[in-house]
Amino acid sequence: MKISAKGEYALQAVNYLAHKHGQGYIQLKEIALHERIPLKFLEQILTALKNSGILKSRSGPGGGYYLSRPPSEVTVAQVLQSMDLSASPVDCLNECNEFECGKNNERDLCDLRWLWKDIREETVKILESTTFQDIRERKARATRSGETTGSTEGRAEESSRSDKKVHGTVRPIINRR
Amino acid sequence: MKISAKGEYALQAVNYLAHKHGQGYIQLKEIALHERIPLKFLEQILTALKNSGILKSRSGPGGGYYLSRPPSEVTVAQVLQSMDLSASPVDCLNECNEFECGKNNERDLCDLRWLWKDIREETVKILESTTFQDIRERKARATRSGETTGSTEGRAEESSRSDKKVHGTVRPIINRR
DNA sequence: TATAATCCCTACCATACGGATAGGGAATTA
DNA sequence: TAATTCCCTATCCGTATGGTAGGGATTATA
Repeated sequence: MKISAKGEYALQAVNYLAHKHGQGYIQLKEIALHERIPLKFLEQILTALKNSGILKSRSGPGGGYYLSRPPSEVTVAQVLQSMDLSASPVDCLNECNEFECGKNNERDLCDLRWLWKDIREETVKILESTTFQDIRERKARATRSGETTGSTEGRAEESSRSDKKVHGTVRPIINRR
Repeated sequence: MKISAKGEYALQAVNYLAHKHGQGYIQLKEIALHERIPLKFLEQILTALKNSGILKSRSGPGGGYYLSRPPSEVTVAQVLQSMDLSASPVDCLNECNEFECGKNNERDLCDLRWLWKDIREETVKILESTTFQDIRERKARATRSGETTGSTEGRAEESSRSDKKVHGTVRPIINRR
């Protein structure tokens, strides 16, 4: 019951762009470095986000990407949908497979169907109602109150150095596995 | 964001056993056939369920499995937990990985942490509050009102023949993929 | 118009993991 | 002793996911 790397990367990227909203074109490279996402992989992701209208882009020197709408109008759900990620825990809930599912009435499979439906409903509700503005605000609130984000407090804050090139040498981009 | 076959199978099996609760030992074979789950795969699953105390079993002729508690005391969450399936959409929420996560404060990863937490919370709430008794009741209610289960009504009911051997010949067990 | 800097496209590679199989061992009954 | 069941552990296998590679468009700028 995990979200894919692709999904997470997409959200990170959009989140980054949300922070930089209004500051013109942001380059692929910058995002990849800051968020530590493999460059070429991120490239594909941004293309998808662009095709679905969440981002806009321009080639050439000084080119890059930017959020096509203000952060308050971009939801987490929209981003995940652009990546073709379904929030449904089970295939037969995705409309196109509903008929298939019908064949399984004899088994106890469908006994559980409403359960998955409930779960999906709740999940979608959260994903759709969360904008990147919300994420930003929530972060601000958390940092102000000295937390780590989320509810795990008291973590040793051993590093606040940024990723942006510490003269020349750049931290290598680390893979997920 | 899918539940695994293992998880689904486990739930089907337990659901089946819930229906047969109080009827003594039910054989692996019977469950596998009725639910169309690959026999040897199911065997592993039942072993896990047994080790976690949800099922009890006995070898030998007339042996089999049975639910060790009444259906009203077995939750969906318990079954999934026995299979080591986490309801968390993201690794860093599983306590053992929390520290790892702490290292990522610089990235925007953790900005999203509370979101995953909320989703997990909601999911868990549903999973924990649903017992196999509930599932049974809900099914009864659904069939009584002529539905297919879930909310997809009007599906052509082209087959009500059972899986239990129609003289000798047994339907082949179909794989998931 | 040349050149460099970016994004764009499409094909490909690698492998971890989930799903499934196989087979012999240990209980239990008769 | 033999049949029937569950128990254990090792292994296979396909594929979806994560990641690479590289040439082609586009745009800026000099």
